[in-house]
Amino acid sequence: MTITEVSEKFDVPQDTLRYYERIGLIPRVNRSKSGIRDYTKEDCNWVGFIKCMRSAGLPIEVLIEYVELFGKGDATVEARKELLIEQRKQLVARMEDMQKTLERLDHKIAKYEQTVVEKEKALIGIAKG
Amino acid sequence: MTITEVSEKFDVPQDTLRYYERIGLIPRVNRSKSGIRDYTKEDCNWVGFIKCMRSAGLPIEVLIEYVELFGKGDATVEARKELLIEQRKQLVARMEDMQKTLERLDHKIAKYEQTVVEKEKALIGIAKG
DNA sequence: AGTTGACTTGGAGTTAACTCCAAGTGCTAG
DNA sequence: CTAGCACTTGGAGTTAACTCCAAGTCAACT
Repeated sequence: MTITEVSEKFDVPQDTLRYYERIGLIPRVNRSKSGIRDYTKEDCNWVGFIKCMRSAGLPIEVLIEYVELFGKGDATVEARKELLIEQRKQLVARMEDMQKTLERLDHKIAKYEQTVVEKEKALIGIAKG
Repeated sequence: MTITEVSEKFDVPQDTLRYYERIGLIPRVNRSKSGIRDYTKEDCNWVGFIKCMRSAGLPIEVLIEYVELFGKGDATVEARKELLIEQRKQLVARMEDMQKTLERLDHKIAKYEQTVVEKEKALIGIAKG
């Protein structure tokens, strides 16, 4: 699979795919004789995984570390697991934070509804009066 | 209330409080004769509100617009409500995204647990053998 | 009166995460 | 065989959101 295809499939700009590879956010992709990237199924899985993790705000730095550990083989299974558990913890914390904000937002919106209703009542009052 | 007190109360650096005021993310705070900021209760509410919204990822730009609308008085109540509703929508979308990532993360962690268990079994096998 | 220390301002610097660009290479169609 | 185009690389530029800094003011001690 070419970079163009992968870019389209995952809706990630080519420059970003190259950037991710450059900084080690995905393992190095094999090149054809002429030096062109040829993404395997597994490479695509990495792209999908990273895109998903990034979209939830996991820092690039941490994901690079994960890829590095992965590259070191079976000896790092435990470390990788711990890394993911830590990130999971932080993700849940962020979600809880957002839940609080959501409630506050809902509360404020409800107050605005109220204000709007009162304004309408006032208008009806004027219309009637 | 001085900037130092507000900074401590909300755990927001003084520089950030000044920055927020400078860019209009919170309404202008009154100064004492000697030019020192004197935060009212209402100013504090703004700081708390903005801190909460920022922590959930609402963009500064949008919040500045909200503060601007607020400054224009009652005529903007409807616009403010709409703005909050739109941001609420986007917040929910982000949370759903994070939920998906969480599930993926859980799935991956579960697979690592499995791997670890298998490794342990293998070790026991060696110990027994 | 002088020194200290918190405060002011505007502007410069930093960090994360892209995003764009220039120079170079090589396959392919005319 | 050469023009065009997709690809390569390393490096520079951009954006958002801070974060720090320098120069100056002012009140309060000593």
